[in-house]
Amino acid sequence: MRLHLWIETDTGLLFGLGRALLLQKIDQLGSIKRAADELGMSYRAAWGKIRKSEEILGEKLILQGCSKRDGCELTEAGRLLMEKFLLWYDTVEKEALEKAREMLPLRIKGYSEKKKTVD
Amino acid sequence: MRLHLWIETDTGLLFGLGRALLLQKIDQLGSIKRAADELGMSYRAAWGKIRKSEEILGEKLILQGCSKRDGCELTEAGRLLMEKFLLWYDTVEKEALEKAREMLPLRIKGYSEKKKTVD
DNA sequence: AACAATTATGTCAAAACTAGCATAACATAA
DNA sequence: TTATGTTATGCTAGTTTTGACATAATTGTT
Repeated sequence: MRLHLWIETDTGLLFGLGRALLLQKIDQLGSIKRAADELGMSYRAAWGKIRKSEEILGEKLILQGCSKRDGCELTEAGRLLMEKFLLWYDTVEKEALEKAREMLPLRIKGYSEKKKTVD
Repeated sequence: MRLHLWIETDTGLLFGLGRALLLQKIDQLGSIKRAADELGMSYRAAWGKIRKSEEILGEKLILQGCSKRDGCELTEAGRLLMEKFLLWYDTVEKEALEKAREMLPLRIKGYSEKKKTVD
C-alpha cells in the first residue's frame, strides 16, 4: 500500500514526487537529457513537465542559457524546492501510512514499502 | 493550496476522496442515482467507480439486491470504510498542509481552504 | 396489470493525456 | 569551421480515460 500525493494551488499547480525526483536527477547528473534517460522517460517528456511546473510556479527551476553542450543545472529556487519537497514528502508519507494502519479498515497485504530514491 | 491524496495497493487499488464522498452521499440519500445527480456526475460514472473499488477491494460496498424502486444503501463494510477514510483524510490533509507551510518554500497565495463536505 | 424509478451493464464516441518524431539553435571541443 | 551533444519546441499519432446512450431487469405503487 502506498500513497499518491501531490500539491495543487489555485493556479493549478501540480507538483508531486515525480517532478521532485526528476529535478533531483537533473541536479545529480547536470543534464535534463541524462536524467530523462536514467529515469526511463523521453527528454521531451521531462522537459515538458519541468516547463509546466515553471509556468505555474512563475519561477524558473532550471537555469536557462547554460551550456548547451554539457547540460544544464537547477536554479537556486529549483534546488531548494526539490530538496524541501522531498523532505516534506517523506515526512507526510510516513505519517499518513502510519495513521492509515491505525485508522483504516483495510486488509493490507504485502505492505510493500516503496523503495525510496531519496538518498 | 491543497492536496491530492489517494491510496493505492499492490493490486492497484485507487481509493480517494472522490470515492469516499460519493459513498457518503449515497449513504445520506439512499440512492446511487440521487447521489450522482447531486454530485454532478452521471449514474453510469458513479456506479462504475464504485464497482471498480469493490472489485479491487474484493468486498461489496453497496448492498445489492436492495429495492430497485427506492434506491440502495451501503454495506456495513462500505459505511465503515467511508467513515474511516474521511476521518483519515482529514487528519492527514491537515497535518500535511501544516507541514507544507513550515517546510516548503512556496509562496502560498489565497490559501483557499477547500470547503469540506464532511459534516 | 401498468407505470415509474432505479439498479445494472454493454457499447461506442469523445476528450484528455502521452510518446515519439522532427527540427532549430546553440555552445563547446577538436 | 565542422562535428557533437544538448536545450528547446511544435506537431501528430496512439493510447488511455471519461462520458453519454441504450436497454434489461427488477421492485414497489396504484
